[in-house]
Amino acid sequence: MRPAKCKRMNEPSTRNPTLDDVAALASVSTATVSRYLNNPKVVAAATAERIREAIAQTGYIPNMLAGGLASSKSKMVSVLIPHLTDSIFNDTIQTMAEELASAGTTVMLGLTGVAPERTDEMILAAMGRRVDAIISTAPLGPQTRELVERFPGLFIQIWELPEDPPGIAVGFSHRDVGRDVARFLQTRGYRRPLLVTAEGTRARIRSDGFVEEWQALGGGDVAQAQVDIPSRFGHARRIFADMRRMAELPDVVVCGSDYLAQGLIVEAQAAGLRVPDQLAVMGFGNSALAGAMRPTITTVDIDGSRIAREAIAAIRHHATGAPPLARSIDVGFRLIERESA
Amino acid sequence: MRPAKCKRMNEPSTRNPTLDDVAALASVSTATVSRYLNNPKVVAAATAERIREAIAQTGYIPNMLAGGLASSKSKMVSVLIPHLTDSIFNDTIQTMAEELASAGTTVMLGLTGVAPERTDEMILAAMGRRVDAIISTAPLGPQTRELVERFPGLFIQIWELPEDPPGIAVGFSHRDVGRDVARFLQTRGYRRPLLVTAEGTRARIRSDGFVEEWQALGGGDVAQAQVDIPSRFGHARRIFADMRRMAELPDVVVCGSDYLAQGLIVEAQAAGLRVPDQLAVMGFGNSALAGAMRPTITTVDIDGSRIAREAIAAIRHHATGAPPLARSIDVGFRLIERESA
DNA sequence: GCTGGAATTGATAGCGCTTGCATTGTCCCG
DNA sequence: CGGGACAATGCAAGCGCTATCAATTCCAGC
Repeated sequence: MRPAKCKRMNEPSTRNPTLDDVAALASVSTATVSRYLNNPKVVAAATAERIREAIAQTGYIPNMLAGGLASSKSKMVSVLIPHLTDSIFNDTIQTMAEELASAGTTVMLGLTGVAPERTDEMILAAMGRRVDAIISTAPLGPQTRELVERFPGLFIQIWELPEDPPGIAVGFSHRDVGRDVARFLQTRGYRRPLLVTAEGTRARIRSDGFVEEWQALGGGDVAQAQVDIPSRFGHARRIFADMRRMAELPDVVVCGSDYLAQGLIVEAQAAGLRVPDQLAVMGFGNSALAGAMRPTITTVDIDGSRIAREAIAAIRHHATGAPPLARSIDVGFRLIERESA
Repeated sequence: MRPAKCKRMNEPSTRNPTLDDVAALASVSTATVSRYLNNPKVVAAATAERIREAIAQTGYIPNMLAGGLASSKSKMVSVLIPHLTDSIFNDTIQTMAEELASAGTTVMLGLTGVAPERTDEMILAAMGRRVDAIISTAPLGPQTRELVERFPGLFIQIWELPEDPPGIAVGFSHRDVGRDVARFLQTRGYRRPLLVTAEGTRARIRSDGFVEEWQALGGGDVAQAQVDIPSRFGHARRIFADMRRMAELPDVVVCGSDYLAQGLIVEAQAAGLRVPDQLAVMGFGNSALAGAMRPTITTVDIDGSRIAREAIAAIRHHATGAPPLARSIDVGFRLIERESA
């Protein structure tokens, strides 16, 4: 449907003002207005003033679809995460959205859910919108990977460090997290750990790292339990119930998220167990609640904001046309000793 | 920067395939391919098949910027919320993103934070991208409102029902929530409530409704405390500490969110108080943790998913060109009696 | 006063798609 | 067997902006 033409008389109230309207009002060419908008300092001060007035007078709002089409830069980035509730990625997204917004870029949210086929769809949607970058927490299957190779923007994998990432990666070593936790708990004198793992690749890798190190240090068998993704508060009830049916109660439960850890503490306390004396609990992610819980939760701090900032820096760098400075940016992690373990 | 031209020979590998490439390969006009893409049933079956093959062969990905420019429908909706962490809106956004994605529409995320001037920026950005709808949880100031009047798409205010919304509203009456909670707690025999309110308009309205009804029913004074926005788990520590310094301890604490309620329960228990016997706690939002906490949290259920679905239905309806069916859609709320109060 | 280079600006050809209108082909019915 | 209705497609004019290239203006330096 073409908007009404009104060639005969100028009735600008009908449709949105365009660059041409502004240009006409300021008696300059559209090119100059465009330049003013994108790079104000190249137009003369007096001209800039006239343009500014014309914009205010017309109430002009640039059409970024048109701009994007012409420049093939959309000023959008697509952020792909599995879900939103109780998500460990929230800090990252929050920072991402805020920092990008202040640079005039917006975030396209893609929820990949648990189904990997959704990831492909979302990537396609993002590519169709010609986003400048795709930032994804999802590990890529071979088919998705092929898709990504054709993506002209920057692909950034976050919250993990695959050894051969498509595009670049900003994250940390999950295996090392697992190892460090194992060492820490063994030093603290725990002997019968229970690993509660969500069925995702990353959590799996942490668990593997844990078991590897635990046994290398002479620890015995490591009990394991599974929870659905995402690992959340509500899962604790079942885990705890199952645990009580075990032949020998674990002395420490290693959780895949602080939410789950919190849940276990609540369950343990409700059952009359003292934490950490009778049951220690360890979390992951250092979300705000970990420091506020009673007892405070021993956990692993991941600087989600920093991940976002590094990703953004990479996008900016990429925009200059330069090749990436690094294929892989390790933001590390920090074990935070608190009361719960 | 114009992409390399390669007029001389056809080297399609250089640039993204376009509609023309597909059309050429399928020996039809671009118009037909476009029609196939947007409304498959208007093209003949045989033609459709050829086009399908051509698309597969070229690996064509439609440029939605171009499409949006031409049709002035971007297939994007902007969702404006204050923040992501511990957010009561997460269910709404989650549902929104999922349902919209399956209809080929994507969500532009806008975090308005606590600063209302950010809201204007985000709305401007959304309008610049010609989104089909703007869905906002933020109450609008007069200036923003003026902006919104000029928005050609559908503006939807969610999680509240102002009497004269710009566009349409999907939500419920916060005042009624306050009233119902007051009545409920008085019936349960509580006498000394403490209202913990986050400093936002909506929470304020709930509190006012509470006080109004509480006193109408012959209840006495209502103690109040303030927390920063967003009302979250970590705030509980301070609130509880302040509370203990009160001349007379409240017998029930009414919280602005389940997260805060959970925090208070944890604090109370850590201090040796039994919940709800010595201190009752009430939440708001019925997030997943409310049912999983020990004790389970009495709260007010808001169907966030339904809010999302109603909003989407309104968008679909709006897309047909028909005027809105209703300016205001009340999704109601439900008081959920559980153990904590 | 002249000249070369820098600073501004204008003209214009697209970017890749949608869509109103025109055209062609098909089929059914009188 | 002609003609109208309908289905399927093609043509081409934009959508509103950016960016290249050329034209113009402005000055400092000689």
